[in-house]
Amino acid sequence: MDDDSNSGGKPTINDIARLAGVSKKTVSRVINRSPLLNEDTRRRVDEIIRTTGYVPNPQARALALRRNFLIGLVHDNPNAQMVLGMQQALLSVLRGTEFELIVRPVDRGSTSLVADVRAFLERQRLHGVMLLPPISENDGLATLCDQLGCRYVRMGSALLDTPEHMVASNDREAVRQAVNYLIGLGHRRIGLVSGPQGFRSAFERRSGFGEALSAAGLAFDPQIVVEGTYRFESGLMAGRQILASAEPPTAIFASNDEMAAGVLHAARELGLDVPADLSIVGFDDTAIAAHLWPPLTTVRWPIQAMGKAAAAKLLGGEDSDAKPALFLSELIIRASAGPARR
Amino acid sequence: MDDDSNSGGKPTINDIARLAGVSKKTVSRVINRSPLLNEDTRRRVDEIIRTTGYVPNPQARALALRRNFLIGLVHDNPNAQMVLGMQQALLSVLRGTEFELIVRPVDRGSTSLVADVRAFLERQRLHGVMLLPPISENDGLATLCDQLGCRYVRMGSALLDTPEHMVASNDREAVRQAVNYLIGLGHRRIGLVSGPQGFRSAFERRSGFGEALSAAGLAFDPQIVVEGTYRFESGLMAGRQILASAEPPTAIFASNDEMAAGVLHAARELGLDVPADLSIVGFDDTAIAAHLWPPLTTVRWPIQAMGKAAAAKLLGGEDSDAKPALFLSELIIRASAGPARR
DNA sequence: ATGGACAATGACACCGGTTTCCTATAGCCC
DNA sequence: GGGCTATAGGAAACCGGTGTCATTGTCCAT
Repeated sequence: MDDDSNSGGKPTINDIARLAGVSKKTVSRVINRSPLLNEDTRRRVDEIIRTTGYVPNPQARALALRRNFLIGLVHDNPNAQMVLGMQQALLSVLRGTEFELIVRPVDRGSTSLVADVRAFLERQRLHGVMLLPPISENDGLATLCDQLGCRYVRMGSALLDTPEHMVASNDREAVRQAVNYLIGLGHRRIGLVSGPQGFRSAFERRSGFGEALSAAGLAFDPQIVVEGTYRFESGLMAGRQILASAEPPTAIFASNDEMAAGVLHAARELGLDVPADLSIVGFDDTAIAAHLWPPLTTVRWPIQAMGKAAAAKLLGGEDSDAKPALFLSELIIRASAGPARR
Repeated sequence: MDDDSNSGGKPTINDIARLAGVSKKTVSRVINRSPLLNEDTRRRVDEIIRTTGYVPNPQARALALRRNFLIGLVHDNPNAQMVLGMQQALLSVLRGTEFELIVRPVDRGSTSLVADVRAFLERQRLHGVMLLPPISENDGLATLCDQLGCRYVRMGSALLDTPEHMVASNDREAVRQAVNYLIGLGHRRIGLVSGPQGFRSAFERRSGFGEALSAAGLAFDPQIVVEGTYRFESGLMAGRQILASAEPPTAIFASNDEMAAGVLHAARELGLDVPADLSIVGFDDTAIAAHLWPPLTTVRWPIQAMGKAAAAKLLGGEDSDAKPALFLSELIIRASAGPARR
């Protein structure tokens, strides 16, 4: 037995060096594909690495390099589909690199939100972190990342930071298009279920709604505009309220699918036929959208594209920073919106 | 300037030791709450740690301890709600510990599945890993974890491994109850949309269905049993097929919600009233269930409880292993199932 | 006084990589 | 043949923690 044969655990760089009869530095050179290395030596060491199944220890590497290969995803999940979609998109870029994804849900309601994230970042010393809406709208978190020298990308509904920190969907424009679609179908009186105050997405979508209306010379009637919470129940309540108004609309735009589903329920309760009596358009294209009856016409965030763009910013060199990062959502036309009744 | 003052980066244990005028080992003892330590010293060092905002480097710790504090979640996401629910449950246990969650989606269709997971585990040397269905049913992955000496827990629809590696829902029993509920409502002819061959969950749910029927003395008619893929479209097709049969059932059990939504669409196409003409029961209680019209009666996996149990197994000492880990799902009664038509 | 038990702390090696700096050899030119 | 340069590779320190063992001081029993 050699004195340092380490027969138990996984092989280390020392084992490889000993077996190959070279120094650990040479092994390190092989691993890192250093160019100044004899081809024979490289092959010999590579061979040993292969047969022993040696894999470098990322912790040791992180320590020596004074940086690690962890990307964080910090979110307060309001939308499982989106969170998972972003994870998927991120990972599709991370795959093949040495980066790993580490997930951190937080509670946006908590007063210790910033402190929580600070503790997380300080502890893990991440390479970079992705902030999902709605907490991406929190400027405190952005300054925190700046202070800590942690790369970050904020996902959002509008550009609320410098391009290198922002990947956004142009919600305002997307809603404008969606509402224009309704107007094109002949609707002249359109209701809105907006998102809750304080959410940038809610603001953008409301703005887009308003802009589309005024561009078409239609009135913005507060009677048929109700604020919801982005939850199903609030959509249900809002739908009831709007449809019970003196002069109910022929179409309703709901600021997310969950609320749109609620509006659909409200319509059902009243025995209305969708889309013959009432057209409904949602936002998000979550799983429920296609599975509702009728299938929901909605707006789809380009989650994959945005996630990949964000990943590029987090990993990338300086080039990626410059790229514009405002994505336009896509109107998914299904069956919940149709021509206006006369 | 001191020669090793390290004024730039974050403070290290050496900085603290120097500032406190003690050895790094003593600082280490303070950090790890070693009992054999003078109270005065502890306070002094603690004070310095607090004022400098020192946080130990987890990579260095992992290296020295020859173990790390990472829990992996390996999944092939068929159900965003479930994956995120499990993440949440896991993290609710991990929170407050020094463990972090690292997420790894894989492709169950890939021929390199096992190799992929192997590379992941070997590289990261995780403390433990959670396998979500359907890949949790892959015995190759379990043996892999065993070989690599990585703790693991498989989430599933039945106990298909030793208790210390298994957290399961008793799907068979849950479906039995769901079908009994339909029988109790007077249904005598009940259709089944099963999951795809090769999925343990599909097998268990089919078995529960069959058992409930035979216990009630009802016939299992292959005419109204169709295999689906767990996707919406397959539910739609299956629903059409079953409802077009010579003698259509008065109730259909679909092995997951997505397919139940498909069946609901099929019923709509035929102008059937649910639940008056046809009762439908699903499985999973995903987000869509409550948002369909009518809201779907379904079976809810106890995701939180299962996730926490799994986390306990992954972190825990020897005690937690012994605990039984077969959870029973809950029948969520909504409006999609009602009394049988005569 | 002396030896032993025990409490509090430090010195030093080590975990598994990387970096810095240095050496040895070969090839080349004059 | 001597001096210079380039190339290949090694020795040792280091990253920031932890384990092992030794050291010091105190108190008590003998």
